[in-house]
Amino acid sequence: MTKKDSHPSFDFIRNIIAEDLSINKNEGRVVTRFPPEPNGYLHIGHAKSICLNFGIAEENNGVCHLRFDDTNPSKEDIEYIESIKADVKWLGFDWGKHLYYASDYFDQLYEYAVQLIKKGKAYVCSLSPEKIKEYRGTLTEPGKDSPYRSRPVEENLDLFERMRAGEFEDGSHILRAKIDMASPNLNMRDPAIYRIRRMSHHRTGDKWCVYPMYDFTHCLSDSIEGVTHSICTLEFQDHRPLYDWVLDQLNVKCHPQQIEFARLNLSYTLMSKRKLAKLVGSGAVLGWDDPRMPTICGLRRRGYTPNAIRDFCERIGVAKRDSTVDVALLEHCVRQDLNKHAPRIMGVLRPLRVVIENYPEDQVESLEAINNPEDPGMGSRKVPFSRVLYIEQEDFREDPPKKYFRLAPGREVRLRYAYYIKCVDMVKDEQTGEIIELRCTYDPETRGGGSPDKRKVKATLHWVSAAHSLRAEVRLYDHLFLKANPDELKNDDNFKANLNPNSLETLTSCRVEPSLANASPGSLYQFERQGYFCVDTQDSSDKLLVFNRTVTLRDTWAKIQKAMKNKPR
RNA sequence: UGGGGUGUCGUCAAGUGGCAAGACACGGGUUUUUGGAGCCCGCAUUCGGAGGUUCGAAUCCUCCCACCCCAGCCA
Repeated sequence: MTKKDSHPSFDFIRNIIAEDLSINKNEGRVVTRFPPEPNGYLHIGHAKSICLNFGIAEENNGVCHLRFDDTNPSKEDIEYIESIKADVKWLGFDWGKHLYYASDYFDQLYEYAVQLIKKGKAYVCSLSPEKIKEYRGTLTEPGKDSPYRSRPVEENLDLFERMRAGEFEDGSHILRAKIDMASPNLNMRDPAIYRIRRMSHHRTGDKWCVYPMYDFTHCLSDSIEGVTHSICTLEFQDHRPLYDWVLDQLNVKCHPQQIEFARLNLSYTLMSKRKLAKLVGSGAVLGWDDPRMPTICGLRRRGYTPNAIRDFCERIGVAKRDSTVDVALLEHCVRQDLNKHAPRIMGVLRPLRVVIENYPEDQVESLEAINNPEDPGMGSRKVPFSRVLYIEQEDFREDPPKKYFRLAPGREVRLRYAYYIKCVDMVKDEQTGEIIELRCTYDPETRGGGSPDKRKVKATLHWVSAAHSLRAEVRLYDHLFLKANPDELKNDDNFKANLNPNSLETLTSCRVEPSLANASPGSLYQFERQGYFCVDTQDSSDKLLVFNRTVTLRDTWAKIQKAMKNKPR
């Protein structure tokens, strides 16, 4: 395959669907669904599933439903429903009129359960939870039949009705499918399908005190909605026989096909809702939308774009093998998007004062700067230049190492869009010896950054005019964890030991060019030579601009330094 | 020592009996008023291992090994 005609090859799920279409299965319809439980925030792993399900529907003129799998009122909340809808929308997907809730099917589901009982395929079991567990057997030993397994149909019907009526305490009875207590697949050992939970539901209120279990609900919800391909993650493979069993017993007209794929893992972070909740709960991060979190809201606040995330989800592919994608790929995707779309500005993170000795005290020039060299259509802006400037501390070395191209005593560099300057002296703090100011001269002939004599300089620095610049706070983020696999030490809570203590660095005396005065929350910029930053949506205000660093620019100099460190000389 | 899955470059991932795509990462070069971006080049004689079938095997067969998931009245 040549580079030109290369295209992402179909994944195994798309292959299955293409095959189904070719034999006119489901009369050519493709209906998928994204079925979150509203018990937490969506993360990038969910984005993979969203892109897959909505993507497949789009590609095949089908539809993708958004269905909340809200069968467990003890864990769910309306708050999550709103955040999930917002995140799916933000990613750029549209479920149209296909917004559903499993709880809307509770009446039908109840009727289906009654049918199952009537067919002798379900029974009310009155064993205690402990006993049920004991009767289930183990991985290597078969289970034992519950003594209630042979309860007459009439009695089951009566009991189930009374469960529904609220006559029994939680846990005293349960409705079970009658399948096979000796099955090597534990899911088939008479799984629970309805439990008593005397608790009000965020959508159905107090109408019910029995709630259906996932295995019973999910397949029937898919069937009710006419889903053709029910795509889920690998851990449900063992549930597929049960998914099919329920639909077969009930003789439904629509029997969707369950297909499983591997969930996403990303290096240097975690994807488990439970563990993410612990990070939030323990204060390791500031919230679900902390820019270090792999949640959709965290990534959004960090400055990631829907395009970047969708591109990422396309590139990682879909397969059945457990894998961990390098977070560098995600970073690559956002850089690529932002390179094309983010306006450039100059901002100095760690200011070093520079006085241009031969520049007139009261003069201010307005210099033209290009907004995005990748896109001339984005135009240009004016940046003020004056006698006193700030440059980046990193951009000056009193004693420059080999391959260091930036400013040093006696050295000449270019100030972007401005002039060539040469360092003639430096001022040190008498106590600490720290360099607190540079004295430079400029060459008036080099206005705009080019010299008539074509002489070269090896570096171009970003800068701001001290008097005109705005103070800003900038938050620098790094990987949340030190280890590519934070779960390395399996013993559960120890993932916290791998937290990166420096995942957040807050800089409070940054200076940015005045054009940012009215930057709106959420807007994205490239700080030239630094990286991509976005105006924080929570903390930025008229009084103080606050920026989050989305991702750094690729940094060749950092690599050179690292290489020199690793093998000196 | 039950059942269900999976093993192709550092990381993802195509490949379905005809002689190992692509991406990220990495290394080098070119270009450059961002050490950015772009462009070019390099990067698996070999597909978990061992046998076998075949003119020919990552693809078929046999055995073995490793890893993941399952014993919630969670999803």
